[in-house]
Amino acid sequence: MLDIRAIRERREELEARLKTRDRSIDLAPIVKLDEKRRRLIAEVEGLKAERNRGSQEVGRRKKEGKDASDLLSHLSGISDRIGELDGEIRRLDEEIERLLSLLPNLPHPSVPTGPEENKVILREVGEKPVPDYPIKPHILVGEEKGILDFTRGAAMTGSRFPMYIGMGARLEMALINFMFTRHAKRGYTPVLPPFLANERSFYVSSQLPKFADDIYRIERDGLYLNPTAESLLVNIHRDEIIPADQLPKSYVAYTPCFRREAGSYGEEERGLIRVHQFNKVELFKFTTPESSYAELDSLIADAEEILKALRIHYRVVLLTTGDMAQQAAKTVDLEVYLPAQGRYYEVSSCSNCEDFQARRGNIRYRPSPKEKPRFVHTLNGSGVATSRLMAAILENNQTEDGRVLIPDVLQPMVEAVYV
RNA sequence: GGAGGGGUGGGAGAGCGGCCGAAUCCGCCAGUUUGGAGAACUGGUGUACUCUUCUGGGUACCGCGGGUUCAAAUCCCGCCCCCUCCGCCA
Repeated sequence: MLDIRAIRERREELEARLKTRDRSIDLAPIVKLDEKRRRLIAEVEGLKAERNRGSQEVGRRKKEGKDASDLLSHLSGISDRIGELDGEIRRLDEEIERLLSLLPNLPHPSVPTGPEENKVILREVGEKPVPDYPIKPHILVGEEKGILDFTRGAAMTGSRFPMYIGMGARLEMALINFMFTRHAKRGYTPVLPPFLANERSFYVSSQLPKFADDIYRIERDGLYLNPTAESLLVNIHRDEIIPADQLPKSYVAYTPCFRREAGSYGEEERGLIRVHQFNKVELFKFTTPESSYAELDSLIADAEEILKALRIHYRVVLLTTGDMAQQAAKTVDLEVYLPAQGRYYEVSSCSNCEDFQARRGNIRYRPSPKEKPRFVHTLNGSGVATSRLMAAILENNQTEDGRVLIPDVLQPMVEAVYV
């Protein structure tokens, strides 16, 4: 959520920046409604002040046993008018809120503008595997070795609900545990949040109202299935004023993630690449505005650390204004290489949302005891998403004789060296 | 799911429909005192919106949303959450 005051005062500047994300954005209707709203507030508050004075006078007269009927009828009229104005203001509030809730965050100046193709590859880490023997797609390896079962998963639930079995299940659990523990040791407070949450929570994360089609809803109970732990973690400190000396606050969570993935998928996204349910370890930080970009760098480094420990080649990509999530001011993706498809796939998306979510969730801190509360900055990043990570291991670690080498840090956990 | 109890300012905790944005205590901030700290004393200490900006004024907020009334923390209705007991259950 953007600050309506900033829109009011620096409309042209903000509009120009927002247009780099979506050319159709027009702030004029919001500004107009805001002006009308403030005009009505001035009017109704004057009337309320008059009513308050009048009501006190009524009380005084009644105590003295005097007649107040003339005042009563006058005040009754005022109250009716107040009711009308309050109703009108409320409708304006709702409409302004609705329009604001659809606007994206202001992009950071360092973010390249334009469509996805303009993204900037910041660096590549590790060596891109160039095997001189054929690499089977992970989907094939997984089925041949009996560690991934897409058929039974589909029968049980539906397509793109993969089942991990045998060493597949052990390896997936090991990955989750490895990442979760690693981040916890690096200072992130470990969290296992609820996997369902209510509408307000998803509004704060800004999953709602704009992206309702992407998440599963449990109609009967008014709850939604978690699509990313970001949606849950941002709500930990909702409506709180965090003591400044507690910032930054860092959390790591494990959750399964459920996504409807409405729309079509390509042939190349079969297998574990795009699924309705996957596992993810998520990093989240609450910081001061001054430190949020330094914290973004360290969050990215923490996510990278996982890929380094697993010895997987990856690249670091700076997303463009047109490609970021609504709430993000700046996003950096980590992409792993899948040799069988000769393509990179995102396994982590690290964003600084600045005060966008904090404003929605009313999450603040007090810089010093004397100062007013300010909104915190929130950051999130996958650390990282498995399913895709699993696919990367199954393809990158294939040996010439058809085995899959388990990353050495995981070997003790699964009590095996090869799959 | 059933029965009962409860949600008030950072915390605890009062509050006959008008004198209640709300007593009191604790905490916190500033000052006095002290070699320093503590104690004690004095003063201050919510949030948001809005108008004016030099000072400041107005409005709203006592779980949430409605209603009654000139006027609601206080009365009525609905919902949510917490606690206790019963039932069910991993």
